[in-house]
Amino acid sequence: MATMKDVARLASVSIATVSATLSGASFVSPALKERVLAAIDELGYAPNAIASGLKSGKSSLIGLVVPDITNPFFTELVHAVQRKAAAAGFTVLLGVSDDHAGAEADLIRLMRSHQASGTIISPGSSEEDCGKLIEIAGKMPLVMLDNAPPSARADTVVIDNRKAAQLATDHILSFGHRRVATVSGPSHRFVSRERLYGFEASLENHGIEPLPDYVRRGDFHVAEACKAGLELINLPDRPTAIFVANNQMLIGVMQAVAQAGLSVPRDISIAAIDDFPWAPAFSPALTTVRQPIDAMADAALSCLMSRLNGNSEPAQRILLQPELVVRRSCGPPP
Amino acid sequence: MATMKDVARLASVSIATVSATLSGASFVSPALKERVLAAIDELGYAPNAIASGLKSGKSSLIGLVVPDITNPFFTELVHAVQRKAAAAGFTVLLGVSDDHAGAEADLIRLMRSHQASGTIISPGSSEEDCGKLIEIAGKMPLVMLDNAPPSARADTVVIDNRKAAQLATDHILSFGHRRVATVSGPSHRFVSRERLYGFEASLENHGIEPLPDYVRRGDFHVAEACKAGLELINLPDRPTAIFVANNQMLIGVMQAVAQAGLSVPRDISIAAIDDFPWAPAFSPALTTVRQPIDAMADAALSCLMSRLNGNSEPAQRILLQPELVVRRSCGPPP
DNA sequence: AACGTTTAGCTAAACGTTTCGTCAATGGAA
DNA sequence: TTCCATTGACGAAACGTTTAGCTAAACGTT
Repeated sequence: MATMKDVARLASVSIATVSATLSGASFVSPALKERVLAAIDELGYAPNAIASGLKSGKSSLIGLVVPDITNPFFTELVHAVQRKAAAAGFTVLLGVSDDHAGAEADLIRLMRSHQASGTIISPGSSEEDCGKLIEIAGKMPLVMLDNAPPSARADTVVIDNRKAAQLATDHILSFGHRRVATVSGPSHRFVSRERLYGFEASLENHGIEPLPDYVRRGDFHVAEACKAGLELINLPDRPTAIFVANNQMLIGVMQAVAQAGLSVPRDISIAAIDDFPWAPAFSPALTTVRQPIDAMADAALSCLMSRLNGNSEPAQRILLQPELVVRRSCGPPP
Repeated sequence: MATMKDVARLASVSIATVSATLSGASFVSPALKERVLAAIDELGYAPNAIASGLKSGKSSLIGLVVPDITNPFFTELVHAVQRKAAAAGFTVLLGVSDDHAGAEADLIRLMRSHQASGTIISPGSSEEDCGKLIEIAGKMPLVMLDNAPPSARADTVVIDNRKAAQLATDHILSFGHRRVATVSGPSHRFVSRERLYGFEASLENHGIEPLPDYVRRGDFHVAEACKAGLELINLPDRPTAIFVANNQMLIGVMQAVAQAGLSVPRDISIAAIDDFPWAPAFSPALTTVRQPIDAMADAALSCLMSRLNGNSEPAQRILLQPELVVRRSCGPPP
């Protein structure tokens, strides 16, 4: 690999001049600039970001840690962050914790070790562990996204999960349903709890007593949700509608519905949190609550950039609003 | 940030001893080792991967470039590569070309600039551009995945795309269909051409003349495919089955089918290349051809590791076999 | 006792940049 | 002419590691 030294030698200038030419900052005469550029071209020189990073103490890398990249919500989040980061001249260092406890701490350490300018993380961790993560990050700016507890002393971007659940449940209830069930997320996650509160609040507002049998815990993944869906369907007092707390569990519930040979929304109405590309391809197209993923990525990156520019105000919590996308998977009870 | 120097001072040893302790290679007496470890702990020291990379010339980073991360095939590929890379002690530097022409070259340059130990790329580029990519990579090992032309002089991991298309088409034909259409991919892509050949070969083997009207070009994305699907459905001589060349276009075609109010497989049979988590959640569950994503990631990483270990044999081409997953979206013609 | 050998640890030189301070040359003001 | 600013380029010192080469002590062998 050619280095600046080689370029300098070929162009008969000093290393400093090559550096100046590349960074464009300092004055370099047009004649020299041309010689340098020609030499760079001839040698196929590419700057060594590692050396540059070592010297300057910055790295044009930003860490991104998500619990499950196969979940379309996170896929789109990664996509959005990647695109916006690239536009700002940063490259994404991807970490996937796969819901594994210690993995998040390790990944933060990794990002730090690679001198990432900052890290955006969507923690799967419990409330207390989030505090540890912030500690591990040290002086590397950390932005928490999605499942961030309010107690976290780091910049935070979340949606109003309670409202998201209410939006979906209100929509279901507007058709006159009284027997409404939910497949909820793992209780140690902040977002799960919020979504469950929202569901229950909506029922209460409509004067409906929530039945314990109608509240099933999933784990935000397919298999458990499918089981939960089947159980609900086989209840003697089968619910006429189900609110599902995320997209992966919606797959599971839809599988259960398909297996049971039920028709949506004739036999049962379905609504879920998380919109995704396949939702309109179903028959009937699925009604969901969309999270403003692009805006979330924007906000997270803005926080990060502002910290990089020396902003040292106390951590802020940015709250974004979800949006109901009405399609055709909800209708009147049978 | 604490450095080795700080640790060394606190533990009253030399920097070299700290380094030796960390790398575990050389002999360090238990007493010193303990002192060093204690100092590390006290200072919250984390090794600077950048400095280490600069000195050692290696970086524990591997590049991964995909054209479209929201496509579940690539999502799962990223997931698999990420997992296996992490297990081998590497971190993934993610690049997304978004099907943009020059982006791939830029991303390869970026990976090189970050001293990635190697890069795995699934090129969207044309055949000739792939040659350029290899050139840009220089001495950084490059492995091409999925859409790699046979002419590429780099290690290559592909599936038998012709066979994949034949598997799906043969399955359709086994129900007695004679009017079979396809929504195919962009013609500049090697995989599109192969899949189209496979489709046509299958028809020929069954003595069916392929109708030009029944062959539609998509672009591997949703919108175009939806349009193509609608056109096919509205043909005076509507096909009784459609073979779709990838998963994103399957979304589009399913949307078209839903819009037209057709029932699958009663009115029309559907089969596609690329399995994905949602396929079994449809009613009816969708029949697809599964690519061995895990094996592909394995093979790509193995190639890379072998190159890192100094293997300088000529580039090899690894061919993996796809697998038909029969569900319920194909049936006899109406 | 003199000599190698082994062990444990240290010193110092890289790695490829950025950047600060220096310096020569030029030119305008006194 | 002398002096000082300005401009354009350079030299050299970092940045935080790794590692080759070295020293010194401890030990076993003759």
